[in-house]
Amino acid sequence: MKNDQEFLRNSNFGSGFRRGHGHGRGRGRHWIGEYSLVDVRLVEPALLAFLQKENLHGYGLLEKLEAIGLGAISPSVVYRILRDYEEIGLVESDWDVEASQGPPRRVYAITADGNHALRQVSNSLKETLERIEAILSEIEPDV
Amino acid sequence: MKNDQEFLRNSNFGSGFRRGHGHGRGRGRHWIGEYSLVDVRLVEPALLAFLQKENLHGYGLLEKLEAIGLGAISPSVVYRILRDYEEIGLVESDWDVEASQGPPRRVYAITADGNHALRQVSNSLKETLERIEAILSEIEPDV
DNA sequence: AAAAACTATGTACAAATAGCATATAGTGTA
DNA sequence: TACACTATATGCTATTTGTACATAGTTTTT
Repeated sequence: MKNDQEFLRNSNFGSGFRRGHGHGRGRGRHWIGEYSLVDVRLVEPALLAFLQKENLHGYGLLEKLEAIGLGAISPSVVYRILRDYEEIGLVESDWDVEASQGPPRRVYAITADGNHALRQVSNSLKETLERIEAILSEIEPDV
Repeated sequence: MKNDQEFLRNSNFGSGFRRGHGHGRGRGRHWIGEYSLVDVRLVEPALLAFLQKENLHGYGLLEKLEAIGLGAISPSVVYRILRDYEEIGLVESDWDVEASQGPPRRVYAITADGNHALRQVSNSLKETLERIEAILSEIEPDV
């Protein structure tokens, strides 16, 4: 439906959507167009999940996020989460000795605490999955 | 695994989890225990979905949220969203004439714009569903 | 060889989110 | 009378997070 695209541009939704007053940058509402307002909250679980499989640097994780449709998330958000996670002990990092195609990169590895957290988050996500299904089942196809 | 419960209380996760510095109220991190950090973002889609089916007042919507596992969300959040949605034209409200078991209640109805938004959000949620499934599939069962 | 493009990480700032406390108030019940 | 439940709403403020910007090494193009 191209009409929905038209609606997107003209309505309060899309990237320009702001709740009530407020204007400018910040978080705003990003339901549609860029990415869902839900999706930002998937970054943290995703990072832990990726790191459980293999050690990776921020840039690599950014690419993996893109692969699952989270490419619109700002790199700064990802780097910040990684540093915060290191501070609270969910991940550890070391500078990569083998030179990359660029400046040195910080390679992250998940810790025991991180794995524990991931297990919790995994259960949490499964519940979220059910909740989303419940919401979708409420919605009648077209009006 | 009761050990996970123990972990919950002692670790940085659970309701007391704060990223880096910071302390006190605000949004914080509520991954585990209370509800997932993702779930707060499901309130807006859920409200629109509920209102597509029937006109309801805030308190009734709060009960419907609880029914799908979103009972831990603050009523203030819901009332604020409803007023904001009215301001931007996604819903309309009227005071209920038939007295309830309490003070008068404001009954909300979805508008044409609201229905349009719901359709967009519905598609968005379907993508989110796939993303969560992608994340969960990355996670290996236990370490 | 200079410029552009890509790889790679990080900080400062400002705007929006959302939990908590609180205020208000009508109805039903012990 | 007091308490519990129904019902709506606002102020405070800590936290989140997008944008802009800063920095810098490597590879490719002009």
